[in-house]
Amino acid sequence: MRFSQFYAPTLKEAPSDSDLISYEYLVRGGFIRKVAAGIFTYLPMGNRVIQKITKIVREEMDNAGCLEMLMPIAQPASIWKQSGRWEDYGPEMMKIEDRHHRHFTLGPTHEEMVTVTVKNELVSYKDLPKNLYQINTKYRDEIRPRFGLLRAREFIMKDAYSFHADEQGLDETYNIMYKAYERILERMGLDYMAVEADSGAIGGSNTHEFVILAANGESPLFHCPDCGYKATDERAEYRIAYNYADEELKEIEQVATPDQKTIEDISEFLKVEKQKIVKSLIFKGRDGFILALIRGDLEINIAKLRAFAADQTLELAQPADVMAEFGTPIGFIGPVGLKKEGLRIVADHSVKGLKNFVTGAMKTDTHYLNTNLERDFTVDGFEDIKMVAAGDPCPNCSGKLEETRGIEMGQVFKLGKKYSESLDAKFAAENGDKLPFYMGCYGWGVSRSVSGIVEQLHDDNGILWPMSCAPFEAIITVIKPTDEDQMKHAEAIYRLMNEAGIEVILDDRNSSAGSKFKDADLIGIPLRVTVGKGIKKGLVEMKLRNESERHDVDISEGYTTLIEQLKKAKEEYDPRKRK
RNA sequence: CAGGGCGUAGUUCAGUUGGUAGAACGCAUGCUUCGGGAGUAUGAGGUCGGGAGUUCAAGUCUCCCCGCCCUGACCA
Repeated sequence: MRFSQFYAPTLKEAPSDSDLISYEYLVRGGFIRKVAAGIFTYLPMGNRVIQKITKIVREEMDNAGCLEMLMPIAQPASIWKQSGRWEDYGPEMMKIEDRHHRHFTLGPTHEEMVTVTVKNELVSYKDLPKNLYQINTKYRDEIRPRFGLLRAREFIMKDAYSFHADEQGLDETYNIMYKAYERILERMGLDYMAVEADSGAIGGSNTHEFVILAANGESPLFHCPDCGYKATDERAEYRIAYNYADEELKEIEQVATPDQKTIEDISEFLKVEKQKIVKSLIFKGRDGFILALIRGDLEINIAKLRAFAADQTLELAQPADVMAEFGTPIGFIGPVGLKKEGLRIVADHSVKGLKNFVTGAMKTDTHYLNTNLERDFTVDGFEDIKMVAAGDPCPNCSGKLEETRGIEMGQVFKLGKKYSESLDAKFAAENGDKLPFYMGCYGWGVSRSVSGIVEQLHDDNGILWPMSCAPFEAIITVIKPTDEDQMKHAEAIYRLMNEAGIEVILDDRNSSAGSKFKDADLIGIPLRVTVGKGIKKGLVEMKLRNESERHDVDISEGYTTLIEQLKKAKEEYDPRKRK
């Protein structure tokens, strides 16, 4: 490929809507252009990266025994209603209506579709297991798309779905896929962690996220440096051990707390430490309201609460809702004397054993002092609904959890029978019984990977693609393309590199040397050969993107040495190592 | 969805109390250049997001709409 014939419009300045370094470099490097919020065009350079990533993912899936297929993006609403997710997924689904007023969704995921597909045709235990995948465009109407390709509304994803006769079969495939994901990340040459995660609206029990480490990552992660425990913030657990001093129960007492709504306010106003306040939050779900109680200095983890309530629609109730339903403004809600049909009260473990604490009094501008469990109110149960924080004790050993950040690239789930049961997808077992499949599903963010890689591998001048994902492995920069001698050598080197299996772009543009160097760095091409005035002395220059030094290679006796050096550099290149 | 901000040349932005639409970069052409985003001259490029209103006069003031960006369980 000749650069003069390629289409890679690079920009000197950052786009005004840039909110993340990877987005800035991808736009400036001519990889992508934004069309609308969370919707992008991949220009030729970006598409080449997508193809590289796709190739890696496809090869690893094929090696893992997955069969590639292609399902429609437009899916009938009926199958989503049948699984119950038309509501659960709700506003995040892009919905369309055809001319006959039939409803469709632009698929945010394909569990329903794949299950319906195999339902009547994968019918015997002899056909199992099967693992089917596709690489396709997905739609999720995010509340707020941002961070370029990291949180897009239209994106490319690899999704695989496995079907099994029993749990053991599922476990085996889960492990195979887990290893395949590790290989994908190794081939991409990225630093990553596989962490325990929350399964969210996809459903299911066991799940791991594959997260690459990046300072600007969206997902907080917790890990234990002592035993290696790793989990996402939503999933992370900790060793629950609250030891409260035994105090005498004091008389409950109402106090006026005008306009003191937050824990912060109350703590200062009443001169009570936050640990002696119990925070009461009302959540609204499909089965009504839940009052969640937690110690004032701690945070509630809504994912844990949702998992406990088995209700993914659970949200913090709107202040107006709380006022209408409970007659008390938020800020003064509390468990004492709170009675309501269908209301469940769940307390975090941090509340158990706490004595003489402050709560809202279910009355505007009023709180209770010296509230006590059992004596003043009861709860329906104690659960772990706390958001883990750095420094919390590790659940598995005596270490302390540390926080780091990352970007989720893929996730593997054990779905179990959730979809096969709700969609009535069954196979005939050996004894003739009709049983629902055990299922697994395995997602990989292909377009997100593009951004993720850049987020981990960049410097002040631009991107440093790993060799396996680079749009071109090498660039030949011709300083003065109008110089016949320079062009002659450059073209000879170009031919030999192609023959040696190195994907190379020949920068024959008639622009200044500086601008060609800047573009090569911004685009992030791993290897560079510069053909310039040194050619008069039989010298060309070689430079790696991850090294600041460049060195001359003598070609007066032929190109063999140069090509050998390039082949070696291609094998050994690692953009994580900078010199 | 709520709150806030911004929409002016391909890009990044300026535009004063309302009075002929600007710069830099980019683009085109010529010359000089050519090793880290060259110099010079000339030139093309705008429904000032859209609509309505106020006014002799609107990029500028008012209202409505659209789009984009930021923040948002805020701790009850």
